[in-house]
Amino acid sequence: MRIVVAECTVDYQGRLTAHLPRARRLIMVKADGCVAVHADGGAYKPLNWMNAPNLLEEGDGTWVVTNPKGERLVITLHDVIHDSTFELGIDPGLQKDGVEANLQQLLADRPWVLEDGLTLIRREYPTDIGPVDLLCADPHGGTVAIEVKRRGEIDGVEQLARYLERLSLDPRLRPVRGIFAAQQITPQARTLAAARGIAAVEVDYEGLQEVDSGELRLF
Amino acid sequence: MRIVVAECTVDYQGRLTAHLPRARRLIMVKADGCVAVHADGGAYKPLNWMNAPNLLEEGDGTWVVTNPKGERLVITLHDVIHDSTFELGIDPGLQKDGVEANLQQLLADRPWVLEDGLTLIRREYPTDIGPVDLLCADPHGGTVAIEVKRRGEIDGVEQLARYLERLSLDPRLRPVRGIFAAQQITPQARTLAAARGIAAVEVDYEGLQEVDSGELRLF
DNA sequence: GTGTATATCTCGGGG
DNA sequence: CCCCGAGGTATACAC
Repeated sequence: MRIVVAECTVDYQGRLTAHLPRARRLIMVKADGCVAVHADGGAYKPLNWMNAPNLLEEGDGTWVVTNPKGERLVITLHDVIHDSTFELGIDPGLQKDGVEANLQQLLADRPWVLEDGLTLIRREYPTDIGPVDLLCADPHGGTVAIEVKRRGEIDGVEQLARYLERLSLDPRLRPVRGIFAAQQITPQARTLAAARGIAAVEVDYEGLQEVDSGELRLF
Repeated sequence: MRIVVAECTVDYQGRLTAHLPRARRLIMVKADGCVAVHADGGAYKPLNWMNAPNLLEEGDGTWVVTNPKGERLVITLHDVIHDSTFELGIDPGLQKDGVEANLQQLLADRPWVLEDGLTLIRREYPTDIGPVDLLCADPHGGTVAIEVKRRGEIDGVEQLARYLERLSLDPRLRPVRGIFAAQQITPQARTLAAARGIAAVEVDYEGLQEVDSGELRLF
């Protein structure tokens, strides 16, 4: 990892055209070759960047970074205040918990918390426009497609509606209904779901985990 | 801007729970107080971060960053390799060209390039499920809703279809048609648009700009 | 502030 | 390789 602090001008041409007027900024060059230009505010996004794989050509006060997609980042260094390099090694990586995958797993294990009598057919049931989170059977011979979200918003309802449209074409599955399951559901998403004939169910992530551990204690 | 390179362990608890095992990383603290932890690969995203506004408490080998939303980032420093601070000042900011907003502006100024005789009613026309990019009148007393995208894909067509559904409920606007306008439109989006009775029009951004400057030259 | 749409989104998974 | 979907998405903008 190389860290340069410099008065610089930056031009990017690729997916769009962008220009950074002359100012003092931090330039990060990582081991995989990717380059990021940061201002002194806004944690997440660099002002300009170029992802790996790319080629960095370091000329006389000018760096030219190009990639195979034809994008081009030109950094003109007017005044270099700091320039240092560190060996960091490979990072062991981030361990996460509490994202959609966990919620989906919990509901796959006990779909009946969403509606009495549901049994899982499979997770990530494939359709020609993408996989349905959970496909279940109800006790009356019908099929229920379930879309799981952490936060339930309009686009999630649309996504489920698209799947239902496809699944209903399969005579082995008909009739097919939908359940939209999320930790929180916005009123707008609720309204759209109602208009599409889709049930909207808020689920309690913490509560589900407790049910899990509670049942385990019975053994 | 403060730059620290250190052997560290990081724990985040907030919207999810995440843990970074001990390793050598770069820690960036910006003037607005936000903190980012970077590994030596992947240009864009930090491994962990905390956005402003927040509070950084620097203890004995441990930094605790908290924010008003109840999120908490704890960085344990095992070995500090580098620690330096730079004054960068306020950045003049990024100048962009070629994003959706530009295209929308160009088409708002001359909607007739999409279809002969169209006149603008207004940009960002509000509905109860979100704003329509452009609402236009055609010469026959009808209304045309236009969704503008840089790259036209399926979800953009769905978005326009949703708006059309709502707009058609307003007797003052009927009949309402849709035009899906983008620099490039995928075959899938084109097919879906056709199925929904929506016209799909590819527009030439460069060409539109030239038309603009060309007409200005007439004065 | 809430809600919606955009992004040079990034990133990862599956065919 | 593209396509699709998730993200602690972040960010801008309108109401």
